[in-house]
Amino acid sequence: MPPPRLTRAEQQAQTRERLLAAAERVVARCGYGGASIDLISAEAGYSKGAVYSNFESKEAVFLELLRRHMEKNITELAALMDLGADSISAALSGWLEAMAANDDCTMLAVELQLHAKRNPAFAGRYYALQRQSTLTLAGLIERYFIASGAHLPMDAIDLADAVTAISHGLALQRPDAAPGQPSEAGKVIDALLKGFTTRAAVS
Amino acid sequence: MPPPRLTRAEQQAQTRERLLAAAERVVARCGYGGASIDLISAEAGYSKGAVYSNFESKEAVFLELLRRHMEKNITELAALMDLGADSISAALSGWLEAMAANDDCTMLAVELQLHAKRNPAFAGRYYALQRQSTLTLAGLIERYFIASGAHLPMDAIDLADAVTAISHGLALQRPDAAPGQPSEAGKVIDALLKGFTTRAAVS
Amino acid sequence: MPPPRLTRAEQQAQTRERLLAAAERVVARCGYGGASIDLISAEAGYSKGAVYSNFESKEAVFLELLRRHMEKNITELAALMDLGADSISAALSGWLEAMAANDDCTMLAVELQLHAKRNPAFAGRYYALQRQSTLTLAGLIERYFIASGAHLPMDAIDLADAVTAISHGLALQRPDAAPGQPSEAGKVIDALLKGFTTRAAVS
Amino acid sequence: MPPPRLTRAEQQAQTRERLLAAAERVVARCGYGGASIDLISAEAGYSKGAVYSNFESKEAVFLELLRRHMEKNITELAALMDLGADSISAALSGWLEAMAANDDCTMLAVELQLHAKRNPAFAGRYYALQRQSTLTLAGLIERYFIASGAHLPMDAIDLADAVTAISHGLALQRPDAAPGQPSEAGKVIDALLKGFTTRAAVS
DNA sequence: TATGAATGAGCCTTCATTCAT
DNA sequence: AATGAATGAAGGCTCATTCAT
Repeated sequence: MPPPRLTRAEQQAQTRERLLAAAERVVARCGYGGASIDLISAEAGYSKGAVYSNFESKEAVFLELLRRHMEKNITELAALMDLGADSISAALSGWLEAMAANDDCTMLAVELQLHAKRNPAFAGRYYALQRQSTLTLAGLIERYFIASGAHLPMDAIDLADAVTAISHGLALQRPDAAPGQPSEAGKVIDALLKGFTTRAAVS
Repeated sequence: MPPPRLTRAEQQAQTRERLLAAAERVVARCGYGGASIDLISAEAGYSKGAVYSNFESKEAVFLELLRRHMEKNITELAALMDLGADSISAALSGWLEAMAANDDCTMLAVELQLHAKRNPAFAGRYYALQRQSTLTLAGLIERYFIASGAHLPMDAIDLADAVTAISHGLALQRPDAAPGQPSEAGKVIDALLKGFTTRAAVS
Repeated sequence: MPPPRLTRAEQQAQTRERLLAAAERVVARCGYGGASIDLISAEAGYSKGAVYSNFESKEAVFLELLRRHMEKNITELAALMDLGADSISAALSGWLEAMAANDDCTMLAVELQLHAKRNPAFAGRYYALQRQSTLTLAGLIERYFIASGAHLPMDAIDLADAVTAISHGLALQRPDAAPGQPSEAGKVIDALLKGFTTRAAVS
Repeated sequence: MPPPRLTRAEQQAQTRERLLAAAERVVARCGYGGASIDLISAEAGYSKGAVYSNFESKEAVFLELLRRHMEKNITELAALMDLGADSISAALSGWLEAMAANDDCTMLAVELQLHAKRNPAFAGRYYALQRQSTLTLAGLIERYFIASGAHLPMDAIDLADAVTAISHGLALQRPDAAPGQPSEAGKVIDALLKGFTTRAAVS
């Protein structure tokens, strides 16, 4: 008899993964408040109890979701840091556009930010993760400006915050984009950054 | 017998007003989900029933809140349009900074945007009002650039959206500022706009 | 049109009373742990929410139940205090027997004591009420001994505690008595007290 | 290969023993309702499944616990019966005091009695065992009175029940004693018995 | 008009129990 | 024999809404 496809640990990991993926979809669709454990477990095809077999609490689900998103962001950005000066500009533009195009991801971030603002316990962990992400982006932006021969119009961290803020703010402010039709957020952000660097280079 | 201070209609209008003001405070403080009818009516000094005597439903309260919010923004911006070219720059900066400093107002806008994204009925009215607000701000920004002798780095409407987006995004992204210590959103936005206009003027 | 039978306040009082009566029956039947809000409200003929319209929490229901029982006990015992020395002995015997015969009431007391042992918040209020009841009973027992010409075999408060303890302990230890067939607890307690007083008088 | 330290059967017996000991501690600490399978198995150092490998159900655990508890009482009391008349008084006092001092054991008995009152299946076995225990104690008390030269103030069985009842009732009625500071239950019971015997002896 | 008791649906969480490993 | 992921039935509690007053 062949061994089973999945060991026990792998099975649980699969369940966890499915629950997290379901949570992500549900939060994006219904908001943090609307994302009930019932909805999430049903979306994943499990019973409510399965969530509590895999996570400490509802909040822990979202915290883990957040951790992964941040981690992914940071890893991706860090990879861009290794690029040469000539390709960094296009790479950053591409990344920002991809990020802005992923509405679900942005809405998740917004919902978690909102939750952090009202929930001190959550906030502690949230801001720690956010800080890492911001610092990485700030470093990248700095390199981007150096590569462009322009000088930063303001503190790199403030600029990184601003870039993230625009991305989130634009996602909030527009009706859900029809699928396939990417939001304009990426273009706008890109235009802003390009505006600074090209002008500065000219002067 | 002297006439009562307030007619019946005036009394009801007063109740309505107080309930709306209370709802605004509660949404900003507790979020849309946390703003229960009980909380709102208590904040206004009434009982739950008063809300249902004055509004169709909980959602109707927020719809009215939104309407007034947008109306106020548009009126204020329109007033700035009448200013002369020499004072428009300072006026716009001032308005943006005041807006950014008012965290409650920003959080209310974010909560309403979020609600609009999930609620088609709400969304219909919301986006109509938002469009008006954006157009007004875009017109103002155009005048601002003209007055500065700079040319617009992108479509004025996109720039107006971006300005609003930064304001909302930054408010979301930072822990609640200590009262009295203004958020940096105003400064950042101002720096961005100034960056464009002054550099462009130099070149 | 004749006025309604019950004013609003009276209606609510009626609901409260019915809920408390239901809670009493359910606790006696199912224990504190088994007395769910669902069971209690159904037993009273209301919805679950009715309990929360009338009480702060589940615990508050039982605390109020306890308060009333203690109050009744104290009032009844205090009334006995006013009796002359010649009738106090029979009166106390009668009261103890009546108390012991009321199994529901005893089981309620036991359940609440148990809950108090595990729940500090509840314990605080519980022991305060219990102390009053004990002191009243101790006073009565003292008079009872004086009236009998016997001297107390131990501290009156310890004796009062012991009398209550026997009543509770015997109720716990026996299968539910068939209705109508009174438990022997009353007789046993009476025999113990009589044993002390008559012997002491003889010696 | 040397034989394993424990045969399979011995291993299982050990697991069973550890689970029962853990259950006893947990019930005393958290009550019957609070003694979850998770808590018990963790306290024993096993997982939930171990309980179901060794017992039919949660209730079966407590049934076995009860059986051992009663068996131990009866054995200990029976041992005292073999003592001579001169030492029986001190021995019984000592046993009662030890019993009363062991709050955990008393609380376990109370919890089991409570459970028996609501559960016919459990009750059947419980009352059979309790009867044996009572009869043994009654016999001992009779000898105690005879040894003291006093006559019984009431039926020996009723007195045995009363003694147990006081012990349980007092344990319930007082806040948890600080460890090391013995409860007064032992003293009170002793005083009651001594009161009867010494007075009776004098008269 | 405003009140607030009562409803009923829904939420987060706990837990005895099952069963594949 | 022991594990522990998953289930499913409760349980305590919240809240928008209704309606008699």
